[in-house]
Amino acid sequence: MATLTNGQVDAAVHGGAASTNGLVNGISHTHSPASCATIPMKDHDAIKLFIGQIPRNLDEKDLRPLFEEFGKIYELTVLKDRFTGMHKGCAFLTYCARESALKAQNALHEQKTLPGMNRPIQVKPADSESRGEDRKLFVGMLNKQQCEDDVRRLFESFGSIEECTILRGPDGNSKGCAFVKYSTHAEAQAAISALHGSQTMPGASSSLVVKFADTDKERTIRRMQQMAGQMGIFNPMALQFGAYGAYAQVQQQAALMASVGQGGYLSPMAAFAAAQMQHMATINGLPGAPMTPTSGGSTPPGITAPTVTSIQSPISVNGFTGLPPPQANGQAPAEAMFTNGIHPYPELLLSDSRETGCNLFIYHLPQEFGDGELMQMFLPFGNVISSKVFVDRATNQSKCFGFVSFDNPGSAQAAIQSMNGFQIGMKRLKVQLKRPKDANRPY
DNA sequence: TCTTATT
Repeated sequence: MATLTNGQVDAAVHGGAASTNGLVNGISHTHSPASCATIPMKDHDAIKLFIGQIPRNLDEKDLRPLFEEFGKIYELTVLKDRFTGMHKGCAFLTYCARESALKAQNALHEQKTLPGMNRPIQVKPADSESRGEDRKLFVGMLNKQQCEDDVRRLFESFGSIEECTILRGPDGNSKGCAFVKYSTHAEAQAAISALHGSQTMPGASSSLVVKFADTDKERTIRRMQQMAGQMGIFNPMALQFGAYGAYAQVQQQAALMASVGQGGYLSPMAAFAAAQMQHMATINGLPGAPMTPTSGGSTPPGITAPTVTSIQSPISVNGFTGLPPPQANGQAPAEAMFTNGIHPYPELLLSDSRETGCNLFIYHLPQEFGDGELMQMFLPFGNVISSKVFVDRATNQSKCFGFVSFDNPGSAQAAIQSMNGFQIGMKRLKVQLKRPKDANRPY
């Protein structure tokens, strides 16, 4: 680490006005300035601070003067993207002395806004300084008029609140939700038990929601979905690199599309592509985990197989051109599983027609999906005999449900296993066996 | 109704 002489420190802090005493701002330290300048030492109870809302054009040397005012810096690191090297707009800062950190936090946190930033600088202990984020709550279904203090009052009896933030839009209006961070997990849990669903705020559409806030992993997944949904393009190659690859690729393709001026087009496969990424992310963990489908085959066969490497045209609807043909991936036809004398799907024996176990009913399809996209979605599970999206006769719009027929019940079951509950956009697919025509119905 | 970022 680079260290500055006291003269340099002083020059940086005071814009060049030379110091005569050689001390940093006259602030006393537990370590002598001389020893600290040569061999940096920090208190054993030093606090690592997280610094947020830093303009991206400022690096360590620009930031030092600002923070050295509060004490000798042990380490200051601007966070950069591991792959692109891009400035992340935040940093870690450790002072030699614990006291310096507390001073800096008191003096700077939310107290001033750096040039070009819309929000005030953040100076607070880094996440690594406390165990996990299992004490932070998401609070939903608040009244939009409620402010931080209102929320604090509601939550204060369950423990000590370290942070309370109302989420606001760009206009400053409350989004009706908040984060509340307690000092311990137990306190947070107590608040959930006591408050979740306990009341309905005036104007809220349902009762108060109190739950643990999303983990970083969940947030990343959400962001990927949003981004992929906006892009409307899908490159199967992305799946080769796991979730981070997909994420990075979508970003890259966003830039590409912007430069080509094709932004705004949404291919019918877009939502499905996003969901695929989310699915991969969910089963692989994030970021950049190797492709290791969970046992039991919850991954559609073929998704992990080598695929074409060319970037799909944004106007192509066939996101799966590179997939191997159905049944070319080692999946045995369901009939082969009868050899042990046990029917793999005993419930199918209740129906007398083979057709019953082969036909699927699919609900909550994306509006854009037609017969073709529906077939594409289910091809990885076997031979699709037919696919049909129901269309409103008057408007010619999809009714967002349809039917898919396989040539064997095993493929249908595999499809249900993988695709039922599969999230696309805001909805989850409902995939179940189609009822036989003559089944008893309540109405 | 899940933030502005946490090596």
